[in-house]
Amino acid sequence: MSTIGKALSLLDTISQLGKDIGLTDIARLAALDKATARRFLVELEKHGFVEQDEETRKYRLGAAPVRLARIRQARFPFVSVAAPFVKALADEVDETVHLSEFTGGRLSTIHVEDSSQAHRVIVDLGTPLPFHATASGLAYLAFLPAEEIERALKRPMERFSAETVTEPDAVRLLLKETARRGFSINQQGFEMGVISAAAPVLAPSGKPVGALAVAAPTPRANRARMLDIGQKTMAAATSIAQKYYGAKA
Amino acid sequence: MSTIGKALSLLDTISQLGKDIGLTDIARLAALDKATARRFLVELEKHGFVEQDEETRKYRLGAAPVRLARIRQARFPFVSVAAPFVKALADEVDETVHLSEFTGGRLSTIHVEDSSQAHRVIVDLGTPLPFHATASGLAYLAFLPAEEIERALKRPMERFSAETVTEPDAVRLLLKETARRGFSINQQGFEMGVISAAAPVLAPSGKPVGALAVAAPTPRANRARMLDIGQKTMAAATSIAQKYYGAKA
DNA sequence: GCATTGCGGTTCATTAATTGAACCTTTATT
DNA sequence: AATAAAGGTTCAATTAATGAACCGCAATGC
Repeated sequence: MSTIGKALSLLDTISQLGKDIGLTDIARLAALDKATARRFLVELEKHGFVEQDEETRKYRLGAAPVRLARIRQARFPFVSVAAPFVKALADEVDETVHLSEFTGGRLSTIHVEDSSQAHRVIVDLGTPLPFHATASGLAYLAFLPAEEIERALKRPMERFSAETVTEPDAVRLLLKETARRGFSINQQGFEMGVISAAAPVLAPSGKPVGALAVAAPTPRANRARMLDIGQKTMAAATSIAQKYYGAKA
Repeated sequence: MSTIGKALSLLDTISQLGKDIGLTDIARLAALDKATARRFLVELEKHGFVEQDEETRKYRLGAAPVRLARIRQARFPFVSVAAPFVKALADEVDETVHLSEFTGGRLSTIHVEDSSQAHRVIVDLGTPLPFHATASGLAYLAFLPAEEIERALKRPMERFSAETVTEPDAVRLLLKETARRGFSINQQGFEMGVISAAAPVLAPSGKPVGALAVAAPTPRANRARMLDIGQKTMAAATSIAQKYYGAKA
């Protein structure tokens, strides 16, 4: 891998941590030599992507991404565009709705609207969504070109719950079903007690850029209701894409 | 410069553009060979920091910073913490108020509250604020250690308007005055017709992390009013720092 | 309709930066 | 005071970055 790739992976590793981290630890986590990690950190710090706590000498994510994100969002306010649709869907189905975006090889949660119900599913911003074990991931995967799906299925599939589907063939079946009806359903594959339906947000090219998902507690998630929610999620995802990329009319 | 530094500078160059840019142009702008620029762009794209328009083949800032920014802000919601104070100050003085943060060697605008007046100063998010030519820059510089001030003054000072102060000694004088009273005043040094007052936002260590500034059109900016505004700006900046770093009481 | 220009993208011998084991320094711990 | 562990640095060996020249394609102009 190139130096740049390694440095960005290092940055990524840091971003996934919830707290500051020392040089030795980060070098081990990123599988880099300590000296190399240090040089990378210094460079990243120069540009504000990383900052070092003056007192503890530990490193953490810096402020530069904030500046860049604002510039990006000023031109492509995906979350802002999508937020009203997410809210509307959350109100309509009265369950937690979350929106994810494909970024840096992963699907990450970028917006959440909670249901008003007392017993609701909690989704954290920034949560990476594994492709094989979440409704969002399946919805995203299902609309990729066949060769990219196969590439994704070649990677090891982590088990997250007793119900996680980890057999490539079983996942292929789910993807086929998802592609056919336009939305996915995942039954407790990521977290026990949660059933989700998700639809991809597609760019005009037909390539998915993210996914919109509804997560419901199992007691409220019978088959008929999830199919209905799936339809509504699909409609909302289409609306987001149209608004974001400009109406295709 | 290291490869990482060059790549991040390239990213920075892209971020400063308001629109997509082609390979040849970006290579020229970043002073890189075309092949080198391409490799950098490919790496940056792999990690989502840059994206290429499929149709025009041009490059633009990607979505990865958005993900990182959210993580950063979840832990250090500087803008969120500061926003209410910025708003309050804007209401109090009825002029445009903007907040900047020191990032990647520059002071960048990260939040703006417009005045309600019809004739008001417009400040764009992301605008880099030159240290010698803006009230924010002077406020920031004035509270740095002497050796860092001298280092900053050694760099060439661009002229932005007929009134820009570009003499190191003249700037030193302004800095001394700023340090003494706690806030800076800049008279049309960045843009004709605009007078600003700014105060630094100081970390508990005493090191400035950014600046809070009020920008008023010259007709409304007499000396007494700017001194009054400066006092209020300083108070607001102090409040932000206290709220952000935890009350020192 | 043919030549020209300009752009995105690629190649590969040359060149320069990255690498990491070992070492030094500082700080916390016993 | 000794020890351990972490941050940080050095420098010869290594490996990756570099860029002039090139290809192919599309738009432009004669």
